[in-house]
Amino acid sequence: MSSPKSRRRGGATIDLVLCSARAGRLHVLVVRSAAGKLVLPFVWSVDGEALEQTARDLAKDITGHGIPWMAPGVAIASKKHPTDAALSVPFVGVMSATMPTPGGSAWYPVDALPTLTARQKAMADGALETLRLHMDVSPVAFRLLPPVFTLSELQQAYELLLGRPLHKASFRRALQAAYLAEPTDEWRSEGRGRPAQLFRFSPRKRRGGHRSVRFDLIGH
Amino acid sequence: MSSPKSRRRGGATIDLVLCSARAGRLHVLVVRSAAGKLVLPFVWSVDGEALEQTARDLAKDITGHGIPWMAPGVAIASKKHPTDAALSVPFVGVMSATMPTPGGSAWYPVDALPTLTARQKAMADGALETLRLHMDVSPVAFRLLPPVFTLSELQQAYELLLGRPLHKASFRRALQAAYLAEPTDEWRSEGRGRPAQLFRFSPRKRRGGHRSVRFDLIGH
DNA sequence: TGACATTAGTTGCTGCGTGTTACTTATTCC
DNA sequence: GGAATAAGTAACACGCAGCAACTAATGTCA
Repeated sequence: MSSPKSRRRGGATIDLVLCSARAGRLHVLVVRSAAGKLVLPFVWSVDGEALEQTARDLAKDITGHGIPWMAPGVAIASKKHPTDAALSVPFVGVMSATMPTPGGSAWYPVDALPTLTARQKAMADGALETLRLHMDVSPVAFRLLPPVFTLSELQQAYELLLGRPLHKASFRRALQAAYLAEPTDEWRSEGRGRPAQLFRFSPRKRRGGHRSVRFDLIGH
Repeated sequence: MSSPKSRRRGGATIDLVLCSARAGRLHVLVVRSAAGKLVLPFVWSVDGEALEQTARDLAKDITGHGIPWMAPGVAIASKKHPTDAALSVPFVGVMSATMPTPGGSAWYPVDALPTLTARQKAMADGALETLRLHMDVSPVAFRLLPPVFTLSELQQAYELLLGRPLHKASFRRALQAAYLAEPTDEWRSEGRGRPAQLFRFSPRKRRGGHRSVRFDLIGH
């Protein structure tokens, strides 16, 4: 928790944009500050300390168990922050939605956040882009899921990150070819429909790597 | 150039990692500070000012003409900075190596930099990763080149960013299919060998976008 | 109980993109 | 004129992606 109310103008904060996936939408964890306001978790940066480690400590502090993936976001100095800090460095983390929600906090859809200060809103809005930037390099989608998951859940996570629907058959074939997921013996019945087999993340082969150039840019 | 020698402990700097490609290697622009030391260009962050705009101003200040592409890097608070600033936010820019080198500065291969402070070294070392992160989304490789270039030069730029050789025929086919480059009437004779046709960046079709999932992650 | 809806998972076809190999074209150097 | 060098092209094979249609296993409801 930790948001010393001492105003240190000129200092910097480290803000945590903790994401999970619920019902196919990206959610962000919002906590209640000492002053009773809804805010993203944050701490003041301490001189000389590694920012990412501080962010991980904060995440552990809040969730109680650390988070499986995190990446630095885009620092921002404009707009208002709860602390009036001169500068804020966001860290974007992901975790499974199945973990218990920490006390005093709640998940909000990133496109339907409660009122935050402009700067925290901007950092939350930038989270999806940060995740997208990393997903081709890091198994972000897997980290949004619990250790054991169905292929439909995995596909939903990818669709969420990519922002577009994927083809079931193609998705599964490509996944199998990449040796990234390993089937377990368990099956889960989700209510209606056929039960789904459970998988676990297990990156086996490191295909030392030829992958063709990507000329189909997204942003111009 | 602007690096006020006033020490403001607790403040933040914006550091510029300006990159270009020379002889197939990534180079970084290093300037000479007022104190006569070799440093990356930097300025102090001003409260409330947009970081990226400040970085663009710095780039324009140094090159005299602005740069074609820039992206925020990973903020760092550990290690030593020339100013002893508490925190530094790098911005990674690219430009063509054919532009005149600004007075008082010089290009160094990123893997053979002169002695910098540990923090500036770390920021320079992180530049390539930042470029790689963005190259699937933004035409970074094109921005490393002058407005008019040969396909071999473009391929070299991609090879530099990807860190591996590409196939000539495949590269050209894929490029043509993406409608990203447009041939000009000019040809350039580079000395020995057949002259090469010159192309210009011209992203025509915005293929609104189906591109398959990337399961072949790089980092584990 | 049996038809229907729903979701998971698979298979075969087709076509495009990629890797590969080999070839042609245009220039400089000797 | 011939060798060397680099740009550019053509043809083929194969793998992978999109598509459609199918099977399998469960719940729902009349």
